[in-house]
Amino acid sequence: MDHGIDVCQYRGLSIQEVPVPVRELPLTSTTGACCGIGVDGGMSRADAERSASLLKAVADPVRLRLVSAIRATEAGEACVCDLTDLVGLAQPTVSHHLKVLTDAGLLERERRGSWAWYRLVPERLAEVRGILA
Amino acid sequence: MDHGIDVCQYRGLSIQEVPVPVRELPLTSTTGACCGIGVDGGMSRADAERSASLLKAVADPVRLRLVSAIRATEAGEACVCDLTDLVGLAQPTVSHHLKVLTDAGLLERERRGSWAWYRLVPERLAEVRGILA
DNA sequence: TGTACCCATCGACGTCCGTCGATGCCAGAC
DNA sequence: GTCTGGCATCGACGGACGTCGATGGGTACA
Repeated sequence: MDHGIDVCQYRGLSIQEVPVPVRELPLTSTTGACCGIGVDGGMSRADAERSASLLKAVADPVRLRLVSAIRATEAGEACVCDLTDLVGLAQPTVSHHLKVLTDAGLLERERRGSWAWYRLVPERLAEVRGILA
Repeated sequence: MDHGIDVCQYRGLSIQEVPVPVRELPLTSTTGACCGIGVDGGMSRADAERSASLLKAVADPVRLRLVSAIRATEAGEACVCDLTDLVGLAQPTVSHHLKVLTDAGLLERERRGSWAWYRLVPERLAEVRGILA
């Protein structure tokens, strides 16, 4: 785990300002230097975890079809029986996928009579798209 | 597996044109009809499989950080030793994630001397973003 | 009240995935 | 040649995930 963490102390420092490290630096730079040039981190670990969990909710063929089918509806919503027939899977499986999407904030659920209607949240979908922007 | 596939034969047909199915249709429509209204499919199964495999490549916190770190670089590229130190994981693990991203077409790999430099492919990233558009 | 139906939850199973140490390949330096 | 170092691949392990049948809650209708 702790192998190489303290080899490159380059956060915010140029390669010349790096003090002598604990272990050897790969200073055998023949065709230009390597370690510690320009990599300043980018996304934080917490942001990456949150964004990945959001993307995981969409990164499934069944859930992509569910979202696409709901969006293709004229009313902008669909009930479980519709979607179950569409994807050709068992009803508990479809309910599971719809729950994943709902927990991620991508779908809204409304109980109307005996049926449960699902409607997608465009702002949340745009937020997912913004992760890759 | 084959339960409910032939219950709602509504692809391209309105609910009135649906012939008498093999089993019972849920025709007890009290508060408005349900099954077969407005759901015409949306994304095909093959498209969903392909799009999901693309999204799966990005739906991982480590891979998100790798992409973000490479993009934050001034030169637009980074070698494995940089990224290994950044994410704090073992080198084989980082190599594995980079291979996943490269196989998905999101990264390009160039061998220069002893090091392997990775550069991201913006068009492919835009393609991923277009899935949710 | 009883029946029929839609849907969510539970428990279990098989598979996929992330992670690592060990190993091997390749390029430079001596 | 030998040695060193960066990187990819392999094999194995543990956990997460997709799928299903069984079950139960809730609503509508007779």
